[in-house]
Amino acid sequence: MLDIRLIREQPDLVKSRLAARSGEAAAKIDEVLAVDLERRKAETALQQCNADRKRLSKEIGGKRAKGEDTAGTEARVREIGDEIARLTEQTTAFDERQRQLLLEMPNLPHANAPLGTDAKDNPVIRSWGEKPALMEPLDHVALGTNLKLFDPERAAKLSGSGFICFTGAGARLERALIQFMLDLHTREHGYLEMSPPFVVRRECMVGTTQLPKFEEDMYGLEEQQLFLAPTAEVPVTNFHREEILAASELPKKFVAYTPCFRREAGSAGRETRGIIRVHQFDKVELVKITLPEESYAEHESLTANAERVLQLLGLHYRVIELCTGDMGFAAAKAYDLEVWSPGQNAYLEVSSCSNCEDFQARRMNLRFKDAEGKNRFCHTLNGSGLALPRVFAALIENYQRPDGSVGIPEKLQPYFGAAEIR
RNA sequence: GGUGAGGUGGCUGAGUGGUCGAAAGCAGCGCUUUGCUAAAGCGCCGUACCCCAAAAGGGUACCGAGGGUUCGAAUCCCUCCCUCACCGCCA
Repeated sequence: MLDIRLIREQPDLVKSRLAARSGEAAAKIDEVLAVDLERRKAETALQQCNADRKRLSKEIGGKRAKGEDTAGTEARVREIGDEIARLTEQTTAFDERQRQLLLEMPNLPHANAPLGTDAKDNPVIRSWGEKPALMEPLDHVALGTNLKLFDPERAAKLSGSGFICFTGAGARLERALIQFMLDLHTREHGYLEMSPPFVVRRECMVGTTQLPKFEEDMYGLEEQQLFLAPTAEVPVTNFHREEILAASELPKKFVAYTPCFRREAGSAGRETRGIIRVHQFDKVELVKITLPEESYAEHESLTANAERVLQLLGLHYRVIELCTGDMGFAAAKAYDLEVWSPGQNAYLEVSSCSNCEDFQARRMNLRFKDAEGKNRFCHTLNGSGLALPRVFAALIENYQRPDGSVGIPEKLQPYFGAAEIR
């Protein structure tokens, strides 16, 4: 959520930064300002009435103690009460309208974020490794089918299209990857492992910005008023919601494995081959809660931590920086990690590392006490470390052999328990 | 799922209709005393928002959340959430 004071004091700055993202949000700023003005007017009037009522009610108490008549004052307070009811309704309505507008307004891109309208404008920051030399590589669907690593048809029988069921060595590879990533981030990168609930309350989804704007992409449990988390970012970032942390305990670094549930409404037909886009997938997620001054340095290291997974697996990848038009709703700055897929002859996004600055923290009321004892909003960051099915797909495609078998990267072998799949 | 007891400031804990944003204690900060430490004494010590160009200052709200009763609610009533205890069921 954007700071209403910033909008009020520097509307042109806010508008121009939002415009770099999309015209739609920038156009709403004038409405926010108008509502804010009305809201404050109503609030000031309401407070004046409350002050009057408070004062007169005390007077009544004093007069009664002395046995004096209070009928006139009581009538007057009753009138004020009616006015208070009217003004309260008004204030609440403006409040809600303002909140609604602000909740649907995306974060301001960082001033240095590359300008652009969509993915084609995302600059490549660096790349690692090289494309493997493969003669007519099979894609992961063919490999997976041949080696019986997963079974989309039967998964559809269970849950519908867009679901996947890993089988045999495939299920084992999935598990090995999860454990490998968790061990790496906890033992070498200093993250605290979490195993959070997979279903969360609505407030959490609002806190990390999945709601209210993206409700059609979420799975909900209507009756219970709960949502299936679309990423561990939701339960883990919200872990400290409504808290005031000590500056000395920051940064907090969390890593969590969870399944992720996404309806992917509107993405039918795009990038949906095999296990590239499914309604339920596994992911190891990195989350940081930091001091504002340190969030950009922490963003770099978080990205490096995610990259390390691909390096240890020996998979060629590149890092791109998201341009203003392609960045996620909550992010001020974001890098994507894209792994090379020989089967699709394309790069696949396996991680998006975002610095949300105080955008989520405002919604969650997540603060820390600074050296002067003042409460300030924390910065929050998150990034996949990594998303499993696409790493799985890239791995078997990159390590396929002419005889149809698949090698296992050396670092993964202790987790997988074998050097190859055949 | 059932029954019972609770939810008050950083913590403990008083407060059952009016001068209560809230006693007291602890913790914290400042000062005094003291050879140092300890101890003692005194003072300060919640958050959010609004008014004000800003500062100074003033105001409103907040005692789990939301409604209601009342001139006036931490206090009375209703609904919900959460915690604890016991019973039942269960991986």
